[in-house]
Amino acid sequence: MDPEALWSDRRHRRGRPPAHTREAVVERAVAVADAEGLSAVTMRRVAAALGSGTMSLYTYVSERDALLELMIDAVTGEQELPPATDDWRADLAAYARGQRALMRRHPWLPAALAGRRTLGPNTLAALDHALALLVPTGLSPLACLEAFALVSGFVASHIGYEAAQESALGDAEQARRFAEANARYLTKAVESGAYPHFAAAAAASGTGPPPDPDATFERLLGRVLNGLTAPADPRPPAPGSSATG
Amino acid sequence: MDPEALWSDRRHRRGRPPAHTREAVVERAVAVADAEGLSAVTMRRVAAALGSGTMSLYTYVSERDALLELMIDAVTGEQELPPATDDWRADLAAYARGQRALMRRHPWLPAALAGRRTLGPNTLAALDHALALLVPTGLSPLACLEAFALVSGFVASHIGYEAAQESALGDAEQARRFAEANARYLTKAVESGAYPHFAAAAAASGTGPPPDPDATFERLLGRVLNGLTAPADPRPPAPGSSATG
DNA sequence: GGTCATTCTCGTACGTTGTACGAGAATAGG
DNA sequence: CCTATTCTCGTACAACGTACGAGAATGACC
Repeated sequence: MDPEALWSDRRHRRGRPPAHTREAVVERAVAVADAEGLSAVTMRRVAAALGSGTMSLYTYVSERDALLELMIDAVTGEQELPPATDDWRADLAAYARGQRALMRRHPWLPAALAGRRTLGPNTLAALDHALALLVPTGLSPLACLEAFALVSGFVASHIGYEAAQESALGDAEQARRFAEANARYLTKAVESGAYPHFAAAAAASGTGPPPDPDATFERLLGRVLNGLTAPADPRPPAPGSSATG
Repeated sequence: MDPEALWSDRRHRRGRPPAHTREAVVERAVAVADAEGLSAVTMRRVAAALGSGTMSLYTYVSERDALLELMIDAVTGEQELPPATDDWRADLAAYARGQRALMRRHPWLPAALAGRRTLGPNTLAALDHALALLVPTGLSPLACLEAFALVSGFVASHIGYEAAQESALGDAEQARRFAEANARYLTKAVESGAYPHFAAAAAASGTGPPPDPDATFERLLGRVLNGLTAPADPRPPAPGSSATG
């Protein structure tokens, strides 16, 4: 829990030298998570992958949560942070694309990130980089932070949307049975007539060509980026209508 | 895992009548979650709150995950879904406000929602309602679904942002010590000069009046709603600049 | 080289979790 | 009454995070 101990790599001075490094532990944990999901990242499993006793991990990591934070920071460091150009919109789009690629390469990342405020060296560097990209917008520093949260939140939640779309199309053999049962249930819900607009959307999902995930992401990202600098309310409310209370 | 069994309330026909109802179980679970957080929602804890044996819960719920889904659907049912007016923007804003209020009343909701695609009767009703509000935008049904995901994702992720802001201001006595340690660590990071833009944002956070959470939400929500119907890319790239690759 | 403080290793053990199992209790229909 | 059916819940087990402490391995100093 102590951030100092978490992010500083204490050098070995006296006593028995450690058999591994913190980096190796984190690397193994990431490999396990990539291969078998976040729930497979148990202390026993990671220790086994490292070829050490379970409790030895606690030499490198104070608790499981700390390991997760280190994993997040480690994979965040994979993203390239190219210098800003004269087009902040393109720069920010590139950053968002990098975030998306990261989350697709490490599908456990959104879940690990949920409800966590990781601020390690790499995470801070990425945040600082994104803030730098936002400077040309002329927004205040605080507004830049909000804008970053907006874009960042969009990417994370869109990854979830993509995952739902893909599983609806039915790719994983193992989830096939559940998808079918779910489809049966939803078909019944649709046919009940209680959810006409959902039914329309579901019908539209079924017919026509499957949407290109990349194109969908780009389109929605464009809309989010639009919102960053546009005036807050371009359409004044109709003169006759009062607030909804 | 079977959606049919999850969302249909089977009537009691023969044999020993159940001592409780599924609704009562879910209500107790929600109460526990509201009071002590999602991690306190264990089968043993909920059973105790209900005054029954632990294993009796499995008569009403097939597994813990199913209980969480029922909890989500139950509290989603709390939100009012007023009929559409002639101002879809205001309608959608009201819906988003309702979602935010829901998540503030049940702070465990975002965490429970993470990585889950709950489609119970109330959840479907809310989704259908939101889609109905989006019809006047003229977007295609599929685009409406995307727009809903966009708004919904924004609200959820903004709740996380709000929580971070509030904990940074230091309200909970218990989190005080951690906040101080974290502040010390961040101060050091800021003073290292490696993160100048983050430093600027942090400085801006410290000075000036604390931002009004409601106003911030409204402002960002406005930006998101703007993006829904605005053209995807209002600023054509500068003629001389090529893509970033 | 011997001694000692220091540090890492990891077997054992405890408390907590979800839940499988099955014996017993309660009810409805015959 | 009897019997089929359903709910109740004590017991039990595997898996989890991790506290504890004995043993092993090293660097620093005499």
